[in-house]
Amino acid sequence: MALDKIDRKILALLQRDATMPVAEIGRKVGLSTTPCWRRIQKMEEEGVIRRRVAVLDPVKINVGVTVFVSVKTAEHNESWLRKFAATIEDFSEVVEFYRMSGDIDYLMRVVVPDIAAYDAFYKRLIAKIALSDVSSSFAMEQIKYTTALPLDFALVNDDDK
Amino acid sequence: MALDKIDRKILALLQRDATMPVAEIGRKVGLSTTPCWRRIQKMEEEGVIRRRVAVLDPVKINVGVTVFVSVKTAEHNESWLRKFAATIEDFSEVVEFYRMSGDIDYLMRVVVPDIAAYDAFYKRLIAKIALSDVSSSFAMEQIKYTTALPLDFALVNDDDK
DNA sequence: CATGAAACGATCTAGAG
DNA sequence: CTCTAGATCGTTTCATG
Repeated sequence: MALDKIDRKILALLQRDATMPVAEIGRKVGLSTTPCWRRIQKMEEEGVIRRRVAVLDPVKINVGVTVFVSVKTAEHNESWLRKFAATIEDFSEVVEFYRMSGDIDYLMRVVVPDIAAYDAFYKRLIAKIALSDVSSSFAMEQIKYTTALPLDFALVNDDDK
Repeated sequence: MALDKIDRKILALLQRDATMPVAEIGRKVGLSTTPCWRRIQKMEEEGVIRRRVAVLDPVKINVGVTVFVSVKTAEHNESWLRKFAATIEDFSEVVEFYRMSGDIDYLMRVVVPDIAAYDAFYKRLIAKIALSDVSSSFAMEQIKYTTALPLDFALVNDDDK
């Protein structure tokens, strides 16, 4: 699970473009095809690389509006959370869902075409599960969105400079 | 830019797994290789498919902690926003950044290894740009995270059932 | 004009040294 | 790690309806 400098370079490239041929990746990180391919293979087995996916344009598929939904609840037991999580899993509009510390209990990011669609989503949600306090904040603009995680913190085992 | 039922099926598959061979996608949507390949090609040209990327495991690359940072500001002009956006662009820890409506002006999602690293990020941020009111909320658990957007709202041009 | 079969070339994957 | 070779897949061409 410890990654060296070359592994991080490979990951950086694959986070930007997963279609890049192994030979080209190898060339960019100073490796020939086979060892580069072996490293990628290993990182996939270890689960460092989870999957390769297509990223779509939200506006072009008509989900240009992002809403952040804060939820407070009276229930705080494990079984209720599992039910809540299972419910949210079925809502494809919810793309992110976090259990929070502080004054709000849960935060979710919801993507919809417009306000009306958000209202419809909201009604379907509260019909499925009882939520004591729900607050919605609309995003006016998505200034930055990336699937690429920072690699600066990844643990290094060996002593490369 | 209008997508039919087959296009949406293709996109659904590619959002889950971008390594799936065109022939197999075609088989699943009831098309042979060439027309399926043409559809994918077209959606890439139109920008519906933005890119294909590798999705990494946050915990395995040591950024398991998510922090939502709310920002209020006194400045509300366009040039200040551009400077702010450019600053954020350089912070790889900030993976999402939104201009909001309501009582908070901006919201960002930040990924870091731990609280200490967040503090270091915070200090670097406020050293770069003056922010009047910053509030941080820590996520205890990421219950759901997906890069797959809902396709139910995509506009349909033709009259397939 | 869209489809599909087939052929080509690039890439992946695996083995041996 | 390099070299090699076979399997697989992306991409183009062409015939068909």
